[in-house]
Amino acid sequence: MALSLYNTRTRKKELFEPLDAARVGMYVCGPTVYDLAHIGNARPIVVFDLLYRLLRDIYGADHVTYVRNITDVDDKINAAALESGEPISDITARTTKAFHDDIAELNALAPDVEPRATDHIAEMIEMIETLVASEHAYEAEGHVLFHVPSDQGYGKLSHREREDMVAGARVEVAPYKRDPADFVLWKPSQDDLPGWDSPWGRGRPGWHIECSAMSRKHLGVTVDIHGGGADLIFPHHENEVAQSECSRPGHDFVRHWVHNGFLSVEGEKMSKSLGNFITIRQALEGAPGEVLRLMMLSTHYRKPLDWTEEGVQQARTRLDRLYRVLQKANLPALDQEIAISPKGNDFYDALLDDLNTPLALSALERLADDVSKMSAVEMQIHGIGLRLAANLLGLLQQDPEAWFKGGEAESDVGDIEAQIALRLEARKAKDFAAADNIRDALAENGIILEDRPDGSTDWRRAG
RNA sequence: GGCCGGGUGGCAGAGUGGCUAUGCGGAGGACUGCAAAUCCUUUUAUGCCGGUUCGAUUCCGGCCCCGGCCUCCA
Repeated sequence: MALSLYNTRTRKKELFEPLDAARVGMYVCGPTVYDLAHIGNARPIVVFDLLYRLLRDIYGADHVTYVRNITDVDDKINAAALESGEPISDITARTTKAFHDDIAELNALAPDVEPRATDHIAEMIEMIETLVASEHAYEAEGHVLFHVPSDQGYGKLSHREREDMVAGARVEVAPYKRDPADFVLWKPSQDDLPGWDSPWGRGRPGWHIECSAMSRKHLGVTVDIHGGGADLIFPHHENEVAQSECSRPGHDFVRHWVHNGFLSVEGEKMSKSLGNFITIRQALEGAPGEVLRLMMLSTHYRKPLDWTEEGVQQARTRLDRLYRVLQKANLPALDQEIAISPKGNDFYDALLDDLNTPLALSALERLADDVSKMSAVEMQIHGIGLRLAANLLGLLQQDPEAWFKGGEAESDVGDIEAQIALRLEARKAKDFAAADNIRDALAENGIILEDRPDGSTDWRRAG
C-alpha cells in the first residue's frame, strides 16, 4: 500500500508521488509572530508533523525536507507594537521563542528549514520584478499589484469564479486597482514602520509573496506538498499559485495541496470577542502536550474538530491506558535510533490512507489490548512494536514511569513511599480506617494508589 | 448568493452495498477489607423523503438542519 493524500486542487484523494523520491519537499505556512499561538494554530502543526514523520518513514529521514516559515513582517505585528510600545524585533523574537516552546510540548519535530520573511526580502523583490516585467503586475501609487485577469488559471485551487469573488467582496476596492480582485505584492511603508528599499521605493511585502519566494528558494520551483489551514485556500494559497506560476510559466507551483479543517471550541468558533480563545499555553496548563496531541489526532485532519474539556479528558484516559500497557510490558528504555517502521499492518495502512488517524488509533488500541494479554516475553517483543507505532504518531514518547509519576517536584517521592509503607502496616494490622486516611490524604494531593495483586502498592499522579 | 465540508449509539469518532470499528461514559459481574487499576459481560446509532438493488448507514435525486470560506484568521 502506498501513501495517498487528498488534494484540494483536484478535490480527490490521490496517490502521492513525489517529483524525486530522494528529495521530497513539503512547505507549510507557519505562524505570524505577533501573539501566543492558540490551539487552532496547533492543529496544522500536529497534522503536518505527522505527515512529516510518515514521509520520513517512507522515504528516509535524509530525503525529506520540511520547510515552515515564520512571518515576522505583517500589519498585525505593527499594530501590536503600536499598542504595547514594545519594539517590533522584541515582539517577533519573543513570540517566536514562545511558539517553539509551545509546539515542542506537542512533540512536534523541528522543520528542516524555518525561513523568516524578513530574511527573504531580496527574493520577494526579484519575483515581483519578474511579474512586473511580464505584465502580470503593475505599479500604482507606490504599490505593486498582481493583476488577476492576467492569470488564466486564477481560481483553480479554490474553485472560484472571478465574478463570484468580486460580487462577494466585502472590502472597499482601492481606487488604484485595475481590477477589484488585484492584490498587493508590495506596498509603501511609513518611516516609523519596517521597510526595505526597492525599485518602487521604501516599502514592505504583501502577505502572499513571502511564501512563494521562500518555497521556491528552499524547495525549488515545484514543491511536492504545500499545506496549511483550510482558511488559507483563499485568498492566500490561490494568490501564491498565481504569483509563483506566472513568474515561472509552465511549471506547477505545488503538486499536492493539503489543508486541515478548522477547530471550534465547545461548539463555537474560536474568537477573541466570544472570549473562548485558548492558547496552546493555556491548554498545556490543563493537560500534558501528548494529551493535546492525541486530541488533535482523534479526528480526521480534514474534518472540523470541536475542542471540548470532555474531549481532552477522554484523550487523557485513552493515553493513560496505552501507557499502562507499556508499563506492564516493561520495555527497555527508549532508543529512537533503532526505530524501525511498523509497516504492513492496519495501523500503518490507515495512516497511508490520507492520514486516517482515528482508524490508526483504533488499530493501535486493539494492538495494545492484544499486547496486554501476552506472556511476559511476548509482551516485550510486541510492546516495542506498539511503542514504535505510537511514536510514528508522536505519542508514547515518555517512559511510562515518568508519565504516571513525573511532573511535579521529585522530592516528595520519598514521602509518598513512606506514606505507602505506613498504609501497608496499617492494612496488615487490619486498621483500615488509618489506611484509608492515608490514602485519602494522598489523594487530596493528587496521588492515587493502586494495590497490586502481589501485595505491593504502586502510585501515580492524577491527571 | 457562490464555493466547500458535515449530519452515525449518552458522548467522541471511523469503516462499510449484506457479517454493524475504536475510545470515553453507563449498567452488571470478577478481583479488592473498601477503593483504584485490570479483566469479563452488557445497553443503545446511522437527519427526512423518494429512487436504484434481492438487500443501503453506505450509491443516486430532492429536502431540512449545522459549520467554514468568499482579499491579509491555521
